[in-house]
Amino acid sequence: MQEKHEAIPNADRRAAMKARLIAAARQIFLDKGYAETSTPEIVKAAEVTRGALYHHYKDKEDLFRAVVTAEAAALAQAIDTAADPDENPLAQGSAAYFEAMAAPGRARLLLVDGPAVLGWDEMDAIDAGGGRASLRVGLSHAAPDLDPAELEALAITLSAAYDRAALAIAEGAKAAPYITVLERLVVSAGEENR
Amino acid sequence: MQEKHEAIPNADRRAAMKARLIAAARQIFLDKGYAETSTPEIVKAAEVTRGALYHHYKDKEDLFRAVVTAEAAALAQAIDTAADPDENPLAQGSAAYFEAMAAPGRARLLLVDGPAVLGWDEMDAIDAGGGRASLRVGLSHAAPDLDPAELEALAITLSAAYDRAALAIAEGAKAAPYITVLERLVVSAGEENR
DNA sequence: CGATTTACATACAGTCTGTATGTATGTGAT
DNA sequence: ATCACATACATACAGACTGTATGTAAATCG
Repeated sequence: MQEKHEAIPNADRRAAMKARLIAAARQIFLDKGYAETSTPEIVKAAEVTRGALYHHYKDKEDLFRAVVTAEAAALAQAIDTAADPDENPLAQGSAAYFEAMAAPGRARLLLVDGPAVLGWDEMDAIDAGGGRASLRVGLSHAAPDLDPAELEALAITLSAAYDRAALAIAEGAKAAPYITVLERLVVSAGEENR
Repeated sequence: MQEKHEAIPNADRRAAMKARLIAAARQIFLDKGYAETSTPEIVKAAEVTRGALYHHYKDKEDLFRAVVTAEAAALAQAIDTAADPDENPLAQGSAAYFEAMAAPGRARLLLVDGPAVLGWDEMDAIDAGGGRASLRVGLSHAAPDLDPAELEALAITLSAAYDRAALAIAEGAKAAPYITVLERLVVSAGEENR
């Protein structure tokens, strides 16, 4: 047996280290918030050194960005795993969104801390508009001759309503009334052809 | 002339110093975000020392809380200054809210950074539920036999929609489409007596 | 007019951030 | 296989920052 050191490929080392750092950082960011979280604390939890952290990430904000990006990816995956192009895409979509958003800490990361630390513009880039894009196309289909500015306003505000509901549900509120209420709102908003 | 030092009352000194600190802190918190703002920077802008800051406030977060509290008070005052118990309290209220929220930085402080740093619970305590409370009573009046859980869900989600609109408008979007769209949403939500 | 409290400045100890530097290990060309 | 180089990390360091302890003048109060 000559394998003195097993020779782990760099790509694997990278991925494993980043995953460790992101997992540890995610937990602590959630526990104490971005500002109160220190990098020594993170690397201690990940059982590595700050050298590793600053090798892979430019600074603390960059690591936070990685955490948020990973969370957004997990959300997207969870949603279209549950995506079942069923009869009622709206109700189905709402439920899937709320369920995916109920993962512990996810709503806070994506809807509260993320926007505050990274800004809305960057958050929009990270989550590719979230569910807002699909909401907009759904609405434009239901109400084809709505003023474009109003369509946009509707998509933005209704999307915010969904996000707030997701936050409430993630913090323990029952989902049913929110699903009911939001569906009614969206449907009535679509009936602007009168 | 015997007045060697003019004798400024303590209450006035306090108020003046706090106002200086809050004004300086507000500006820098807005420029760089909570985490990247340092207390030396704040006191330099306010032309005082850190001794003054830590005399009046427990820590950086406590000063931030004071900034947010002052902002919430300014918002409330701006709103009910414009409060004109006119014919249409809803449209009137929306416009007043958006206008008051358009003060530079206000939306970000109250809707983005505040919740992230202080948490939603404390923000709710500070702004006494914001416009959500009035929204709820308005809705409960318009739709008296709506399930209480759904009424609450409606108040929370619609309030979030208003907040998001305020943020968009504060960042330069035109108010008109948001006012139109939100009024339609609220009215149609009130028509749940069918 | 003392005694005490309040308002603030200064000094200090510990921690944190980001960088510079050093070393081992993987990688690609010859 | 080997050599040159790049990558992955650890360690060391300089400055900045946070919160506290301490000192002093001015205001308040009996």
